[in-house]
Amino acid sequence: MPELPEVETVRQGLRGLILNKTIANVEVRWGKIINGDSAKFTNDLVGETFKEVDRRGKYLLFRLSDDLTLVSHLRMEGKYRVTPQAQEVTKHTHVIFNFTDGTALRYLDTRKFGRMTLIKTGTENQVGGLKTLGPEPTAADFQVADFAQRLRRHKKAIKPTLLDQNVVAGLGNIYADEVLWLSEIHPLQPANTLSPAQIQVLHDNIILELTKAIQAKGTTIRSYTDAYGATGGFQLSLHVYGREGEPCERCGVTIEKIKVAQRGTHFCPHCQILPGSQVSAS
DNA sequence: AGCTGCTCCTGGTCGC
DNA sequence: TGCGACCAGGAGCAGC
Repeated sequence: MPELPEVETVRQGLRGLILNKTIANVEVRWGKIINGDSAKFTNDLVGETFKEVDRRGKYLLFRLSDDLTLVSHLRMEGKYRVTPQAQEVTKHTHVIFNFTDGTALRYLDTRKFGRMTLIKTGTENQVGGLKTLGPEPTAADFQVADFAQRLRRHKKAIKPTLLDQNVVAGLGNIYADEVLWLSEIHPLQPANTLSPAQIQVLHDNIILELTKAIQAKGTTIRSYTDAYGATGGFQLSLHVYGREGEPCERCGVTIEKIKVAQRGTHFCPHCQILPGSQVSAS
């Protein structure tokens, strides 16, 4: 479910709900969510206090006392909720952090794809996924020259290349389609054939689009809500995702949906032209 | 090294 | 109404 703007919104909400709360005990109801031994996971967390919630790409980094960090990835449908401990535990609740004040942080995940790992703070770069994660999509971290160099290594289509978190962190299926439409680049164009001008435009649109989506508190298509259960607002700003059959806002031609690398992909067949595919007028 | 296909899960929707 | 096929915002892994 969540891409970078949604994870960032969850992070901001959680800060207000759990900082300075101390864990009394932890209940793991679906062991596969935890990387490693879940008995050790629960034991190590007893008595720990949440000091900060950071984020890197789509990963949440819960900073605890005693130099521990809980790395959490929500994957498709993961959600956090803070509730009274007495509140009924719902069907898809898989991990419960009970606090000493009578409240609890609960992790919900319909499809059970999310993962958590408890590590020593400072060893984040040894965790799979974080090890090779690309730059944050911000002007400070995301350099166009570096982006160009990474794109040159990939002959495959630009769409799945943007979904590769090692190229740039944070894009998922929705924002990948959106930034390609904004940049007027066809999703099937091989990544290593983008012109310098295309790379520059794409780079700038990635930063701008994710910034705007964070300001709108993310995009809610199916099930995403933040830590307070609130939906995002950015779905109102989507130009192609989920709009197959509707006219392109720029040119009026009907938006199409195709499969690219097994993922649903939305684009405008008039604005987003594959180089070399133009039908000659002979 | 890079790419494709498969896998982890549940639930909603669509066609018959 | 029931049933099967297919779809869904992600990413790790095997195998080529």
